[in-house]
Amino acid sequence: MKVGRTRRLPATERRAQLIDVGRATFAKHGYEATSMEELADRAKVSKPILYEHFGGKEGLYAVVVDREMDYVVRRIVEAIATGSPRERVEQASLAFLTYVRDEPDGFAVLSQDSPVASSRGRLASLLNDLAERVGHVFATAFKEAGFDPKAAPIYAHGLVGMVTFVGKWWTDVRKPAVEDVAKHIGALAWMGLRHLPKKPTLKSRPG
Amino acid sequence: MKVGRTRRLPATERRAQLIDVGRATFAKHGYEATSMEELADRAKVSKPILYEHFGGKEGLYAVVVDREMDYVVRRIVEAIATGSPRERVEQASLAFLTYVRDEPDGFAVLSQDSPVASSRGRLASLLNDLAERVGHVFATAFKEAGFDPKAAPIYAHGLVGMVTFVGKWWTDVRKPAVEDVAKHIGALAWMGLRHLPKKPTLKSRPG
DNA sequence: CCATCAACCTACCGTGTCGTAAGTTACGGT
DNA sequence: ACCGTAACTTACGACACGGTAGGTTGATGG
Repeated sequence: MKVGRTRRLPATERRAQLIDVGRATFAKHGYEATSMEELADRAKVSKPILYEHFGGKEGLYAVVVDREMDYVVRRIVEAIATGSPRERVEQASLAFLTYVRDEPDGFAVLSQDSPVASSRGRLASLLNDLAERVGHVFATAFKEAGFDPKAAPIYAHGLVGMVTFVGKWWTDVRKPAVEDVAKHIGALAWMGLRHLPKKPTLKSRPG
Repeated sequence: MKVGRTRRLPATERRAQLIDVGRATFAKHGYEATSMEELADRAKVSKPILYEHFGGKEGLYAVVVDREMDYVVRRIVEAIATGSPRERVEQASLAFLTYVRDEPDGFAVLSQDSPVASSRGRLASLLNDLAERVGHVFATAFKEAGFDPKAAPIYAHGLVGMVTFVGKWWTDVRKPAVEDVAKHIGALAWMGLRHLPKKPTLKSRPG
């Protein structure tokens, strides 16, 4: 029984298609549990094509991860470009949650443990970088306000962890809307449980 | 070159040793990247012994994970048995961070993505359960206080994510002391960034 | 001293999977 | 119509790894 053969594609299109297939498959089964044969089958293509385009399994994976990293970093960087501290936290949360909502496969790929040597978890290291930056911002702010700057990284990592764990949970329930979730995260971060407002609102900057 | 042969061990001791070796190795390389041959080498033992004791790779992994889950759950359950809400959050954070400090290998094993079918991430599902429980507590409290109970899970997952991400970060820097970290987490959760105290203290219950 | 049994080892098999060598087919230009 | 080249395929090699069959060693009680 011959499977439905598809038309030939120019290199760039095929490459794009293979990246799509790779992202979806890696998202579903993870790196290790995804075989080149499965990728080839899904793309209706034979294995050597994968090797021609990406050199190997790690090559394809690297491309998928790299693209996704670029994308999410850009979105978050844009979100925190301007505004008050509180606005930035809210906008960053919103940007992250929006990414999670719009690109669940990408988020799944980044969430998984990376197999590449000396780099456990792409998202993990990305978030560590992010938290470290936030920590520096906090440290200077703490110094000015008379707080102990050594505590700054704790708060920074706490905030980042808050957002990402909520994001992971949200992928399962997909409700309520990301804007509402961002509001509540902002409220928790700023007011704490002790002083929660009954109806939080986004302190969004003029767009 | 003959490798230093060790004395024979009774079954229970050997089993215990193999579990130790397994936990350490799985912690270092993860499940997939750990081979039975490596485990056998590290334990100074040949492969069939591993199969005799645990039936296979998944068997050993299951035992390791199961033990670790039991252990961490017990510690956290003890911590949140009594006290005011704020005390419970602080004590739970402290218990978790103490576990992370004392059992880094166990924490590493639980942090990894599980390979077993239909169960992605042992720690992930554990934390989801935990967050869900906290969410229920919050929901009833919210209802009484006139807040929207639909928002409760957001705060619950936010808190859990806060603690775990800080825990993961702490494993790298191992500083400051877990008690101090727990203080700051409690402060962030209760007061928020807006009302941070300059020197947070633990509201520990009489022990 | 010897029988017995648990503890243990060497040597092997089958399978799944990454990666490749060599040949084949469709497409575009002339 | 025909040729060159890019796109693609089939078939296979190599190897790592999970798992097993069957034999060997050493302790322990009689």
